[in-house]
Amino acid sequence: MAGRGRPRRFDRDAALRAAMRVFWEHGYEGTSMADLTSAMGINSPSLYAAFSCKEALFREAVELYVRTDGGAPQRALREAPTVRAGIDAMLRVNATAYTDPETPRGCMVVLAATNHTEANRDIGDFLAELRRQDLAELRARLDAALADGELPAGTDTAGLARFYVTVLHGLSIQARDGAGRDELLAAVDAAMSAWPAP
Amino acid sequence: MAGRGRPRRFDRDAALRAAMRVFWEHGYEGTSMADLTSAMGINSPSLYAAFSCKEALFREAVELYVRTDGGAPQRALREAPTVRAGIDAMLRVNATAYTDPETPRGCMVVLAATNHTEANRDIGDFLAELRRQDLAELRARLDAALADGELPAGTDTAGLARFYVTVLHGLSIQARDGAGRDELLAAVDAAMSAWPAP
DNA sequence: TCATTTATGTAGTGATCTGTACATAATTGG
DNA sequence: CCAATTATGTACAGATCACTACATAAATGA
Repeated sequence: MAGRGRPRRFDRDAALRAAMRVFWEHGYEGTSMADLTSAMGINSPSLYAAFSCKEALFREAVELYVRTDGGAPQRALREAPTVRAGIDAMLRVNATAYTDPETPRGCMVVLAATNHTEANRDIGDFLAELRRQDLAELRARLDAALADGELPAGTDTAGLARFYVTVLHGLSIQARDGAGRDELLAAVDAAMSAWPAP
Repeated sequence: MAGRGRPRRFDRDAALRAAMRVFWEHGYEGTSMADLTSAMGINSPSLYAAFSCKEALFREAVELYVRTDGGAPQRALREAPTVRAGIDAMLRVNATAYTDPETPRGCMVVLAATNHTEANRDIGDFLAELRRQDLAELRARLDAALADGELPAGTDTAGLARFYVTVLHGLSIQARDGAGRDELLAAVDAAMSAWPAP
């Protein structure tokens, strides 16, 4: 199936990682096809043959992102034994990952398409939907915890979920603005002290 | 001084307000000069004669914004009798203003240039500096309160300032993503419950 | 009245954007 | 060896970008 025809001269996965990195740093509209071909080390027709168009490449880059770097906070949330530990871990992983000097600062899903032309509304909606999933997962985890007695009866789980997703996404702006890791972790300490009293 | 020459046929202030609105909604790079001339009801040469260039128009629009809609949360912070009441009011004004159906959702300073090309780095830095001022004002207000005994001795004012600016900016993302006013106010309730115990 | 000054509308400029046509290179199947 | 297939590099197409040249309109000062 793969054999026929001239073989590809570049590593598709490596090229996709390079594209992810550029989109992560400069956003969808802040990145030109020339930026991409340069970063990926290939010419325009090779890019189009392998990834169809800019939008498809971006979507694939985002999928890679949430499967790797971007998914770490959500995985931390899921894997913790209690919802409190989960949210604490989610925020700390977020604060730590997005002040890593080896990667761009802040979350790609939060930052890569906050502003866009009308023509790229779909791209904005695509990332907004992923952010909405952050909220939905938090909400579901809190509701389950409430049912299990981990939270005081009558806790406003919707409000709490919106609060923690506000902090989660807000941290990306702070990281992009140059906040240090210790500062962000101090902000997480404060956020966790808002936890409802038992 | 104003007399000589053909008089301007449009209201400069009204045109600036229209430009502010478009930039607020679509961001700096998400707005084209064609979008602007259309919204302002003037032709391109009139725009350039009155506002020099796109960047100068944007900066003037942002100055108008912080003097009007965008400055309300900061004014609420300054005018409150205590720092706790100030931060509470700042967040509530923010949550209320940015879910007003008459205006774009979320803060222009937070959202209008989160992603940009290398060529527009200055625009990004310009808004980042305004966001840094939000943090600095919070920090100064908290430090003064600490000195006045409004806060427990040893309170981490830097961490607390970073936390509340994270919530402040994070609310804009939530508002842009369609969160309702009640939801944002519930998030503010949670944020205020993180206030250090006396 | 008439030169001077400023604003306006038309109709462009060159640069950059995303995406492609096309000739050629490199592989496989027969 | 040859046809079929796929990838590559050059070079460019068409649209849109920010911005402007230029002729003309509408005001003032002398």
